[in-house]
Amino acid sequence: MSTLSRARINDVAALAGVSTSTVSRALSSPDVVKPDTRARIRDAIATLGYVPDGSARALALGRGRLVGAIVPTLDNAIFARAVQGLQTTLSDAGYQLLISSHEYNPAAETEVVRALLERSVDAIVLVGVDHTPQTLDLIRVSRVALLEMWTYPGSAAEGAENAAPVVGFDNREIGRLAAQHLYELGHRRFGVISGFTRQNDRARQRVEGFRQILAEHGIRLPEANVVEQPFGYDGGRAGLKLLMQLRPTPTAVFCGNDVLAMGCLFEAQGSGIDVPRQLSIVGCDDLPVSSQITPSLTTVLLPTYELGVRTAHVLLSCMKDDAPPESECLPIELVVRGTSGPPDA
Amino acid sequence: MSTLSRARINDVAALAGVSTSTVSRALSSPDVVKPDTRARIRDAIATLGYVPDGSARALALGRGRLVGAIVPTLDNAIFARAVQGLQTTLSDAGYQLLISSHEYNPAAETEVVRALLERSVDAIVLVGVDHTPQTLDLIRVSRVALLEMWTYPGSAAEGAENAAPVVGFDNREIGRLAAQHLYELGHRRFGVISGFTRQNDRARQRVEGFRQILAEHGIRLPEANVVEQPFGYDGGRAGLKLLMQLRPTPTAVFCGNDVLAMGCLFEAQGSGIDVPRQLSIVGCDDLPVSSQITPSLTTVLLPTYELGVRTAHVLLSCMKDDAPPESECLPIELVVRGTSGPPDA
DNA sequence: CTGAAAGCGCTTACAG
DNA sequence: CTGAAAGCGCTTACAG
Repeated sequence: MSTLSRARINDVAALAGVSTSTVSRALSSPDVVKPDTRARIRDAIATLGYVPDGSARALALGRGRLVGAIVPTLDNAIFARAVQGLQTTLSDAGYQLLISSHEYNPAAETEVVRALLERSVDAIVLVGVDHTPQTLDLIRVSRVALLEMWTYPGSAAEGAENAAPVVGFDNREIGRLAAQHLYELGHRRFGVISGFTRQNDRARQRVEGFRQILAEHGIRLPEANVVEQPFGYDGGRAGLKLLMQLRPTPTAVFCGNDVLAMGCLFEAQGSGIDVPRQLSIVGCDDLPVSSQITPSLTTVLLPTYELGVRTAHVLLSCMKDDAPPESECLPIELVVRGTSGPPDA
Repeated sequence: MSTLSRARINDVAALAGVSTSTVSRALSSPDVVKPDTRARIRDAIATLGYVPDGSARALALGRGRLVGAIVPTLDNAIFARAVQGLQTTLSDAGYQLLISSHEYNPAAETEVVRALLERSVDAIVLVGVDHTPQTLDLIRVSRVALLEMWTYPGSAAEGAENAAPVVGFDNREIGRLAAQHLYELGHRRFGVISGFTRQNDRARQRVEGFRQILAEHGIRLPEANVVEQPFGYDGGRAGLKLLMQLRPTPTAVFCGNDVLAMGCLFEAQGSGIDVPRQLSIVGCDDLPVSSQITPSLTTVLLPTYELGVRTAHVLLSCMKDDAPPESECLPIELVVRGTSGPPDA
């Protein structure tokens, strides 16, 4: 307990009167070690407070039971929730999660990937499929498993050469659900507040899906009616201000996520626009707060915690069985609440 | 680029025509290597796509430039923000962050600490000072640096034997600020909605500080007026329901954090209680959404991102200079907004 | 069921 | 300024 430095495997071996090999085996495959030897080793470990050195173990084994995840930011409940799901599930399987963010900076992503590779992670999880060639090269060369979450290529895959498994949502369908709902309510003039679509396939596909349904109903969504704003309440507010300058003004707005949608709602409330009478708003995510505010937010529910859990499972089976990657598409659902209704006649 | 496995330091050495020692030196102390040797090595690294193996490095060096942080949950914006600050700052200094959560389960915390120690982290960051003896023993025995954040012992230290540096807030002062504000508005009947105080020194101290100021004004806060609820909007709602059954009913409620405060506000709105005319509410944290809702939330602003950044700095100086730990107390501030006002006369 | 030995990929005194 | 060698703490065939 009060040795000068932490105990090593040979200290345990000495105290238990066995070789280090046996201690190692007692730890990794207890069944091949005689019960009373095992007991002596157990006692020695307890009295010394021995904790194995993971670096040495990783070096000897060639893999570290480590997974690296890179999310755009943790400062968004949806990513935090997904990370939570990932972490809990990996942790239960004896893996640790190394977590980093790139704050929507593609160059930062490459650097973060390099940092993770230096830690000899067994796998890397990225958000979305939009990554720089440098990032993807780095991962390919190092031969660690790659998994992309939040996206699902769907039938019309964007890049067939992209071999990485994905676990995510049908982001186009999110836009479609929003558009269909608003169209059926009777809306004909639409606006969209999206996050930046550059380097963000999720945002792009949501807008695409929204536009697609409108087109099927013979409605064209002009470029000017789609505004891109930084993530945050202020982005949502600024987006609505811009849309309200259009003539004729939209009667319904689809927002790329709930934070933008709530910013949009707050701005409407602040400037005397009645929601949903004068303006309908549909978001995406279903944050816990979305159902609490007044009026409560109509949104597309995304099971983000479950996303983290499923991603972890796919990762684990990839790493264990060396099984072929199995992509997954998680179910999403439109939740109709107070911010959407028929347009003012 | 297309070798069967990733390049090692000896591959680089061979290609550059030097020894591995020189490659290693070129990486760690470039100034002692002749410029053209360095250039050849740089080229070799580039053509091979060499990424050093962190496990081997950590084993040879005895430390891994890894920091482990354990937060109660990531599913709370304040922890996510602090982690974000930690991660960004550590990353800039060449350290990686291993992140885990224990979901308010003390036994889980011990297991997570063990898992982190196995990864040979150089330091561990915990939230608060309430930890099981097992957790603290494990850390003490392994001789990694320990830092506790979110708490500041203040003049009346709880446990003088606790040698770990802390970076945090004066949680008693949070309660004092809330109480003084509400008292000055004219309130005399108070309620408190707190998270569970067991194993949570922050929650406990906030309530203590609140109670202390009331006592100084000759007001006793009965035990029944302090309700403990699980973290979340539903906890805040349930808390208000309980407080409203008291006779006489409180005219002002202090909530241990903004999520509880918003739940309390939503419940009040849902049951026709006019805030702030019939009920004043004060929260703690100042989440981004707190200033956006209507009425906006009176709260005690806690710089949580800054907390992560400062924690990282203290950690880095601890690890670099082996300097004596320097605890820090970050400034907090009452922000008066729409949910607090004079009581209905 | 157990031990001696080699090796994982790096770093760092120690010589030159 | 550079190289040969030992060592970091573990694991795992290979013998016994």
